[in-house]
Amino acid sequence: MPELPDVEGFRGVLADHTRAEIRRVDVLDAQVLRGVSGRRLDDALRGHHFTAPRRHGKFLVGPLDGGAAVLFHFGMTGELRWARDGDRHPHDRVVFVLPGGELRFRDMRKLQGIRFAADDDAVARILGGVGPDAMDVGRERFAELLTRRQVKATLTDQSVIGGIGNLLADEILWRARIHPRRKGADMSTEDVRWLHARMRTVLSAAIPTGRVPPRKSWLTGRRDEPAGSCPRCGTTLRHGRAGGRGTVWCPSCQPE
DNA sequence: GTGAATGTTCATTC
DNA sequence: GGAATGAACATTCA
Repeated sequence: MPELPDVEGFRGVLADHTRAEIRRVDVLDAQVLRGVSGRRLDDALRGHHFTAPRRHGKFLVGPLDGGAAVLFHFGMTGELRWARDGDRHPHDRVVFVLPGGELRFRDMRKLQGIRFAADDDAVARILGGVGPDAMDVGRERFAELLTRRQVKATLTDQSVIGGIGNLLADEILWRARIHPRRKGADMSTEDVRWLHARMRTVLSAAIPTGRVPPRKSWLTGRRDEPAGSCPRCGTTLRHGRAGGRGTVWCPSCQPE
């Protein structure tokens, strides 16, 4: 699931539970821990509390009082949820136990996971591999980032721009009427400006919903239908590959 | 059984 | 060197 809007939603979950003292960390599956042991994580967090969380690309940074931080990456199937009570789910991998309930990091496929940073430098090292956040990229910078590569490959490359995943990229390109395999270098200044503006439109609309909304008026609402039609012109959507990922586009609105 | 799934990384090939 | 492709990671579902 998680792309920028989803992670923004998880940020909200974490933000609701800052200041509460962490009683302990239950590591149910250490496979999701990256570069830190369960013991060390528990030692570092016990008795501390989260402070205002932030997001960079698809990373959620949960700073702790004292300067350390927990970094969450949700891969394709991760999520963070709050539970006051009730049974844990088999895919709950790490649980932060607070006084009134638990923050549960659930992740079926375990493709990414949780990292620990002892200080701001360590956070910066981890985030150093991620390009500017999609919501922070200005128009000029955006134009510089589009190279001769296929535009979808660029949009979804986290080292170039942080936060855009497969669904968002298709949604943005559809909204901008640009074919996913167009080369950045072949696009006019006007095209690039338009694409940048559509990116912001889609992100701004998706963030409050905490996901890429599967509305019928969006491409995302139709992409799973076997022969879905374009919400704009009714043409049957095309399914193919671009940037190494399954891709959906409208052959009429987004000519090659 | 097969292929694909909203992610990332590494190796390989052009 | 840049860009594209395929496999790998782990698990579920159509």
